Amino acid sequence: MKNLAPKKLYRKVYDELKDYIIDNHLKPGDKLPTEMEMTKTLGVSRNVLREAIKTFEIIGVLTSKPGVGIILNKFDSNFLSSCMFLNLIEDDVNLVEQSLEVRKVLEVGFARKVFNSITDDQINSLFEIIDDMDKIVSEKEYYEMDEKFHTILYKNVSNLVLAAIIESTWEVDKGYNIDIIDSQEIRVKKHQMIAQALKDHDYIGYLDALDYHFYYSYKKKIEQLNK
Amino acid sequence: MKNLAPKKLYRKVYDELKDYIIDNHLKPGDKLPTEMEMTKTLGVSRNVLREAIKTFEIIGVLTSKPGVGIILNKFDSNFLSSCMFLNLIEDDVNLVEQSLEVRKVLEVGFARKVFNSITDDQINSLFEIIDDMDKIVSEKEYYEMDEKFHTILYKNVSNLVLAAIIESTWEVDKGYNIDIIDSQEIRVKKHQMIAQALKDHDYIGYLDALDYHFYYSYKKKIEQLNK
DNA sequence: AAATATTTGTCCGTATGTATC
DNA sequence: TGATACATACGGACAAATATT
Repeated sequence: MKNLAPKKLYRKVYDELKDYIIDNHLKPGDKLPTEMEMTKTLGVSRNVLREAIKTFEIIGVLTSKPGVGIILNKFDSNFLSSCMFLNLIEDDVNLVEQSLEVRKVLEVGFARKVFNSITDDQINSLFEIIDDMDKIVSEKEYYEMDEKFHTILYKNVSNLVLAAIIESTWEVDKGYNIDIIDSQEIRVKKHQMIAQALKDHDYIGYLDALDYHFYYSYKKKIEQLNK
Repeated sequence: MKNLAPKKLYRKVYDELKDYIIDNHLKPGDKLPTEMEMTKTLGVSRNVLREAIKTFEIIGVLTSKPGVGIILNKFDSNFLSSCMFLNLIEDDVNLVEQSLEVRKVLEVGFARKVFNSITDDQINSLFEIIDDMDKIVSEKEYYEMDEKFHTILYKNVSNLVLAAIIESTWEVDKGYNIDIIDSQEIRVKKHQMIAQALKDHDYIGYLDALDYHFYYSYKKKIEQLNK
């Protein structure tokens, strides 16, 4: 199954710039190479390069000044929104912590709606996903399952804004393999608790399951990163 | 007080494209004019125009295909994230509703932290802002005050992700002048209730004030839009 | 303080590839 | 099969802003 629509050049250059910023651990205020240099190293025309650079600039990640160069912006909440939505988050313990905190508040805050709106069919689907989770080999697969699982949970809540935000915080977590610290058994068990509580129409149990789902990996991840 | 740094052309074109999409109420699947047409109507070179278009394309708002044209993407949660932080939200009752719902869950979810972390000095600042709110003439001023007010509230929570999200949902609200439906007196009163509850160290009162702050304008706005 | 080099900003022209009729 | 419409990509040129000497 290959990609039938090959990426456009400016799209590729955009990704390469992104990787450059992340891999070189650029800090706010740091300069990127000049346009001329980058056209050489990337082997593209100046036009295409600029289409990618201007994207970052308009979004608020970079600033370019004639006679000076291209600079990574300072880190404010506007910068952060851009980074979050663009999956451009730096390796920052605090951000992972904060992102998880937000996700937890949202998931707990919407728990009642999830609990009330989910159907029996959907609960069955949850169990099917859990069965598949047992046979997983790669991390990538796990994330796909996990995403499916949560998508079903929030489907009937019908809040696109919530979906968008959860997805964004998700990406932050993914970047740090938050759940990897859990063993395969624990991961499956966590999701089983959630699904079972919903099946039993046990709201308190659902809240507990949510709490368990978060708190555990959260605590351990922070400890691990602080080492 | 004039703008000392005149906007770059591609930045202006980007804004004009944004306005075009909003003002013409483009729906997913709708086509924009061709590059050539737009260079004429906007009076800019093809390069500059493309730098703006490619921003929208890379972010996931537009798709351009040779031989076809430039098309507004379909509306999914990825599209929404981009729209949210680009302030490119359509005039959609559901979105305003959903955005407010998320903001309320977040503000209530973080209420305990706000309550515990705010200092006496900050509470005094809140009252100063409320005093200024009384003398307001324009909506723009009100939004600035309101933003200041909430920034102080959440300052000590020190969660940049939360700040970024609240700011994004804020923009959605702003686009629809959510609070305009409240009279000047009610707006001031709402903020007074919040500040007073904090001053009195009355947590339940704070929750009530939050609830009042949201529920009222929320209800009325929805009614108004449904007409 | 002035001249020069550096770097981005903006424009133009041209050739190519792709979809539509 | 062509003809047309459209975006993709390249290269060159000069202007404007800033830094350097």
